[in-house]
Amino acid sequence: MINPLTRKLSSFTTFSADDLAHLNSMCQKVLDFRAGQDLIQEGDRPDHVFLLVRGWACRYKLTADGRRQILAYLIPGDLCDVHIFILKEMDHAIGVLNDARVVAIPKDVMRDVMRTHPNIAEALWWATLVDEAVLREWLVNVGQRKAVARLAHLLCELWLRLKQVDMLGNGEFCVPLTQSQLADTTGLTTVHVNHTLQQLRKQGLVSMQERKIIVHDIAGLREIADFNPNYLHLDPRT
Amino acid sequence: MINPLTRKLSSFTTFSADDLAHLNSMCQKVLDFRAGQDLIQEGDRPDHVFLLVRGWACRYKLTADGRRQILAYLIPGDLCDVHIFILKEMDHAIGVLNDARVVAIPKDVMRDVMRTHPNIAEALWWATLVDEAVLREWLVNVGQRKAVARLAHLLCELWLRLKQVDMLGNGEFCVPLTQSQLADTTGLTTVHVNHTLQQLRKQGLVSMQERKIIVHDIAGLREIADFNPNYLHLDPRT
DNA sequence: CGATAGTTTGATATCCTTCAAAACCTGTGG
DNA sequence: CCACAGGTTTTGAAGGATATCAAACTATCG
Repeated sequence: MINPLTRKLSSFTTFSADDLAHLNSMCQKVLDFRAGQDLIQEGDRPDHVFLLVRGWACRYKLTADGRRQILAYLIPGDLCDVHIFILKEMDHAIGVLNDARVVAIPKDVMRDVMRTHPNIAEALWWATLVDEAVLREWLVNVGQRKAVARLAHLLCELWLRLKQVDMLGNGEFCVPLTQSQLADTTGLTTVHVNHTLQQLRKQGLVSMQERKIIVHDIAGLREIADFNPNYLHLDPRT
Repeated sequence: MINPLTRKLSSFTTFSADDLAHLNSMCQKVLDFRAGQDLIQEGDRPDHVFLLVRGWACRYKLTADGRRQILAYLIPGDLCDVHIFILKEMDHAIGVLNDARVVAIPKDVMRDVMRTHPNIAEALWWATLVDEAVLREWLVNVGQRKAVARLAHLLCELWLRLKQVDMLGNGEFCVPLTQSQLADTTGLTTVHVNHTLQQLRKQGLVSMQERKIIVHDIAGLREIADFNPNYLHLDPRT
């Protein structure tokens, strides 16, 4: 089985055999987390970089009055804060959404690889810059779009990102997110997310099975979402 | 007069004489822009990195139906997309808000400095990571806070950032932004921004002179804004 | 089988938008 | 130096999108 980090970064560059060996050698220490646990909390100064191997996680922040904003989703192959040693202290938390497996890469190993393998270093920076681009699009989403478009846009993005790492079982697309997580992501309330999802269902764009959202008509979603995937900076090959 | 880039990056690290010389030598080609012009447009593949020396600029994105979301403000000392050569193509535009002066640094010079001066390279990455942290906080702001807190939060941030680069004329704090720009920043309408600013004025927190917002009570603003400056990753010395 | 978490429903409140027009400022050209 | 144009701020009224509160329903799991 291919290293999920390699699979992800390969959509940016082509690695040498030596690079590939190194990418594998980094993934020694495996850890398991249960749904709901935090990988990292605000204020932490972690000495490991986490690579998500199985399951989903999210970045989030809490406000003083107890509201939560989800800032990003992490799917297998995504790294948590490769460059935390530059910023010193976490300004947000990272929590695991369902039972998950991660690889912990010691900070020093990371630093070393960045120095000795410029190809890998650049690919890691690419991933960081794409994360930032996604964040920008989320701000547009929450700031400017109505509830229906907002949810549709999120689904389009997840669909493409999962596809990028081969996690789209023959077009079937299951989002393991609760409506309250979707609410915290889009800046809406649970109740309103529920209403809005029903609209999407009535239009035949999605349906739900076992509490999972199934996307039926990705083209239709794209249309109402005003979705332009350029911000994901995917390989045109794909 | 001190190089504004140096002043900004100095709040992350201390530079050697050689570093400082290099930072100065990068700033050769000066360009002037008029209010409203775009420095860079979506889809561009710029071959220069711009350093803002005078005036304000903003990153922004337009939606299909003509709405605009402002994604970040750039003030003197801020760089536009140091690492664009990694991402290849701009996924957003950068426009100048008032008459501004920039320094254009050729891509190759940038690349070179990154290779030969690891200290500067790391400082530039620091700036990029802080930009990302700001973006996260903006998402929290737009997603979770009510209009009053949202505007107050933005003002608190700008106040601190200007202070960091010594642009706070003895506590006087003039924001050269129109209400419609504030609206595009916060995801509100112009009308509602106007109402909200009046609330802040009634409470004596801010006032307006010549279309500029003057902050009177930064502590008061912080309180209603739920403002925690940790995300700016400022030097604790400051 | 009960406990717990997630989904759905309904009714009401409110925040914010939309549309429209007046007032105000600033710069420009006659 | 005044008049006018264009952008900005302000005001008002009305509607809509989303929030809030509360409770019923449903699925899952030990």
